[in-house]
Amino acid sequence: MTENKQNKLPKHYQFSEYEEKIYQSWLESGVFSADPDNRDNRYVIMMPLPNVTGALHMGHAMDNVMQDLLIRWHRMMGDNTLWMPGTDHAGIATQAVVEKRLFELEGKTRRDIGREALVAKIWAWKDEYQKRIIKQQQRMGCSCDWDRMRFTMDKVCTRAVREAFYRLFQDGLIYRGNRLVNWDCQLQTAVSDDEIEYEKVQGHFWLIQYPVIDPAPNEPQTITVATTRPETMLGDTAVACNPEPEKALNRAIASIRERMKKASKKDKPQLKEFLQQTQERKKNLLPQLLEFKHMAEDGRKVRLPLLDRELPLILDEWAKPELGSGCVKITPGHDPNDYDVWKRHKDEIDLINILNPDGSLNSNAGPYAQMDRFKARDQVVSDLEKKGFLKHVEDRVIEIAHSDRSKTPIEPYVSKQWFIHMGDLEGGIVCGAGTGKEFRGSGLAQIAIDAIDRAYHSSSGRRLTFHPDHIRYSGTYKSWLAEKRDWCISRQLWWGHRIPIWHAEYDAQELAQLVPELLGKNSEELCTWIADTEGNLHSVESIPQLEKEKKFNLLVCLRNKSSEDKFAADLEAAGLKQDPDVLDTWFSSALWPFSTLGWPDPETAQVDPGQKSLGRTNGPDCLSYYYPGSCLVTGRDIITLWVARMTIMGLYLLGDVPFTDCFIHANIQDGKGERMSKSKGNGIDPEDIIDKYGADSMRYILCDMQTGTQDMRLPVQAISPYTDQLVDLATAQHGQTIFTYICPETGKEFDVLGTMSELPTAKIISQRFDVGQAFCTKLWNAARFALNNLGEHTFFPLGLEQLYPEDRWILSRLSRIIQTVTEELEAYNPSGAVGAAREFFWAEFCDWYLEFIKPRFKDPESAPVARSVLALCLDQILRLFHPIVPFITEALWEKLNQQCPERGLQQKIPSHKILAASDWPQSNKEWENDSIETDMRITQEVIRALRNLRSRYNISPKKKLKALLKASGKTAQRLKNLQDLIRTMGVLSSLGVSPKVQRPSTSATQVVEDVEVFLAGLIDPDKERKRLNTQMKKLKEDAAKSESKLGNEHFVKKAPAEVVQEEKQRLNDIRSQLNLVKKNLRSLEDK
RNA sequence: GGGCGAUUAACUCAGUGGAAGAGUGCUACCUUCACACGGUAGAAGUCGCAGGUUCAAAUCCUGCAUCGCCCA
Repeated sequence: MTENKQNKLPKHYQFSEYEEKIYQSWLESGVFSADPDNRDNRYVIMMPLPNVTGALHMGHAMDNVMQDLLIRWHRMMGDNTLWMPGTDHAGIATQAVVEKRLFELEGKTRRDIGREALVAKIWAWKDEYQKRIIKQQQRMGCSCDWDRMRFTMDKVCTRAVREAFYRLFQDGLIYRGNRLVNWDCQLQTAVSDDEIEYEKVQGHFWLIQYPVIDPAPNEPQTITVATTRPETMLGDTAVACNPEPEKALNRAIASIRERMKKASKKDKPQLKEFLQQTQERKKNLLPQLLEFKHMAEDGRKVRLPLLDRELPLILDEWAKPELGSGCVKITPGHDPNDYDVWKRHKDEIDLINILNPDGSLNSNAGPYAQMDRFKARDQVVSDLEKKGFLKHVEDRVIEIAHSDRSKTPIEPYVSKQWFIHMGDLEGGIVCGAGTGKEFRGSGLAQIAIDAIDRAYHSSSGRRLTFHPDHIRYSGTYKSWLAEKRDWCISRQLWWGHRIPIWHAEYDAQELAQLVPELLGKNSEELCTWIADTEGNLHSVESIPQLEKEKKFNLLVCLRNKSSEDKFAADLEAAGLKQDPDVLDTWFSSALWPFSTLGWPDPETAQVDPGQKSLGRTNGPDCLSYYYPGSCLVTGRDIITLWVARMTIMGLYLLGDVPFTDCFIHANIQDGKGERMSKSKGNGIDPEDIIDKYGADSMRYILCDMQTGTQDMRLPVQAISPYTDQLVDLATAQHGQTIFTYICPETGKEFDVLGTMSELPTAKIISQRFDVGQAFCTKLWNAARFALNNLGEHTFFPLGLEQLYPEDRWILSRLSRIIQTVTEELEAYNPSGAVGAAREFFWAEFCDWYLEFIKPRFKDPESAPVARSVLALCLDQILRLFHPIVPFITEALWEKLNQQCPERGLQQKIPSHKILAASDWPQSNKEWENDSIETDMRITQEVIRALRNLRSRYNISPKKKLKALLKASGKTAQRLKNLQDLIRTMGVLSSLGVSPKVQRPSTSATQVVEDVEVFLAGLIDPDKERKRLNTQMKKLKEDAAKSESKLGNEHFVKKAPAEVVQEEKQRLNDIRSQLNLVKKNLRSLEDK
């Protein structure tokens, strides 16, 4: 060997020495950088923007690694590859965190410091966490184009938000309406359904009697209603009873019977009891219910206790005769069902709001005004009791909606909110106006539903497909969109994009005067609608037709910052005010696939200092080049929240789906099957894993775990801060809270959240990553071995015919595995890709090929060919593994390049200084060779048999033995082809292969398919007999199974011919093997 | 309450109609000159339970049990 570089590499891969340096070298080389050019093949991933509330956890790591896997793979395939990174301002979540901290640290609320100061604090928070997030992503190896990093509130995105809002508003798709929303009294904002959690708590069920006003003779004096929230009675505006109690009861009885048919044994008794009760009600209570009905028809009223308000008795189906008294109180202002009742009876009843935004009661609550809602409840109950209106109180478990953000109970609350109209509109909507891809759709939700239809494609030929299970995930997507529920886009927050609408109330006459002088021209910069009290929009032109005595809302949307500078002052002088609300975070994230690229006009997009321009430089501008993108990578909970909304906005504003593929990856759970999250104390910080195992070990395992649609469990351990030993959290004893555990060795307590100041915090890790580390060590050592033996090998052209059989074999396998890995990646099956690559690398390349060629390095004649093939294999293996484990492969690539800069077989293969910028390997049909693979398979079987015999006879692996193989025909030829390998790998002093081989009298024997393997000089007749008998028993069982199958005439008649043929072949093989075993057994008997 | 999904070796998971698989762990042997984070050999599963369809079921259908997620 030439002056060698032997042992230059240590035995283990020291990831901490390489990771940072390599990441820097990638950044410096510009390999992550994406710029439009003349390539048609482009691959674009928009990162699902993590929010700046906190640091990333393992779920983000999974998401990011999946994206990096796809991105690196496509980059190596030569695509113009853009991975756009960024973060989300996450309105309510971030504001809640910062407000909470403000209160903890300074004891102040947001109102104490004001809008501007709070927003400044949130910006500071965002800067801090954005830095942290970028660092985490870079440590994972994410190959994003950092010079294009976006934030949903930066200038580029803000402009897009404004333009999108303007267009929606202009098209009449945005309206302001009275809605019953989920109100968070702490944060004083509406929250969406997605931001609510339901919690079961022990509560009460109060029965209250409302006196009937002037009852007719024989009519009841009172009506009983029930509630779990007695204070809401202050907002009651009616009492309802069912219009057809008998029918309703019959329906209820029928439905219970129906349910009983399907019910499990466990549920049946309960249902039976319920059925009995209902039947009894029909008998006993029906007359009274009918009487209520007549009273309502007769216009009877009841008196609301405490406030002495008269409430009409109305008829509505919401009153369930099978429940309670059969009558319900109606509080439209504070109950969603009652709100629906109100909508049906608007002419008969009122809607009263009794709450202030902070959860205290307002003047509508009379003597209870200014009282907190919980205090008011106690007071109301006590007053009712005192005055004798309280009939009964029951304990009952009730479900209470809590705000996910503030953890306080949600109140249904009527307020003015802004909405996007999702349903179909008369005349439809124009999508992609002015883009050249314009089309007409029936409504926003519908265009997104259409986009996943198999028959659909946009005008550019694209549609959206989910992976790896389109049917399942498109179902989720479709069923959510199909509800076509209007999207409430306003949030009563200070952190976010302010709604660009100025509005005030006027009557028709005032409008007629004001509008022309204020808004006469400038139709390009502002858009105006007149809204009536119902929220219906009227155009400016229709002012003369408006009803004179009614009030209207003048809504003016200013298109952009410069129109705001020009017109806002005038509007405000005229009495209009900008709406104080901000937009829902999902509004800006829905635009992410194109706002990031500079929509509506990349040429004038103002990027941050140091960032790359979005307009034309050498090639096309970013928007026209990179939109529409390729793939969105996310978890399935995001399908409805985000994927659907991006699709809607992409289609509506740009006339095309924002991406063609959506890769839904599975989520990580802890060892108990619970969702991992930092707040549960089972969350892993990816940086802790990277510190301990290295980024590649983590990535390897994450890829390996990603097997399909099934969520996976990752059992977690804490590192005890006292002993550094691992503590399994699934079995460890808890300390004083569920977030603290007892260290089993010291008995001392530690914390896993980092929130207990008096206790040390343990890092959470998972031993699963050991496997990743073992893989890295293996890869490192295989490369180390190769490099040690390559010397300074130089390239020379080689024909296939000059190769040794093992070389031909490994190249054949290599070509096939390249194909498989590529196919698995195409199928969005990372685990399949990793598994195939690992199997080839470990079980074929390391376990066999490297062992085969070891002797050749000592032989000057056969060594150069071995080195050529070895260098080529290592080159291809590093490429194959690069998207999975980029750091270690890049480190080894550099060393391979230093030692062996040119590699290839017939000709040099193109290479690059940096692996990340090198080509993805190509399978090569010329290398593939079935015959040699079969030779090798049988050879490996024989070698295994030899090892097996050695193991059973406890023969040292070093001791050379004599072996004879009895085989004939093709098999004999195959074994002869590779007999040198059998000799070395079997550690044999001699080897004979022939059909004429006689079993030596003292030999151990094994039958492998149609080969008899004899190891001479070994004999223990008992052992041999035992072993052969075991084998015979197994073969007889197999034969019997096969015979019975073939004996079954139905099988022979009905099964496909090839299956029957296969079965016959199998039986033949078993029988001939059985014969060989029997023969060998007999020859033992002779001894 | 509705929908979607899961249940396969001790653990984590592949396997969608033709004789039960992988990795880890376990057992035995081997410190062999790339790797003990290694090698060789081995043990280990009534494929949640009960029915059904089929020549043939882990795989398709029905019911039950348990668990998870989403929606209400």
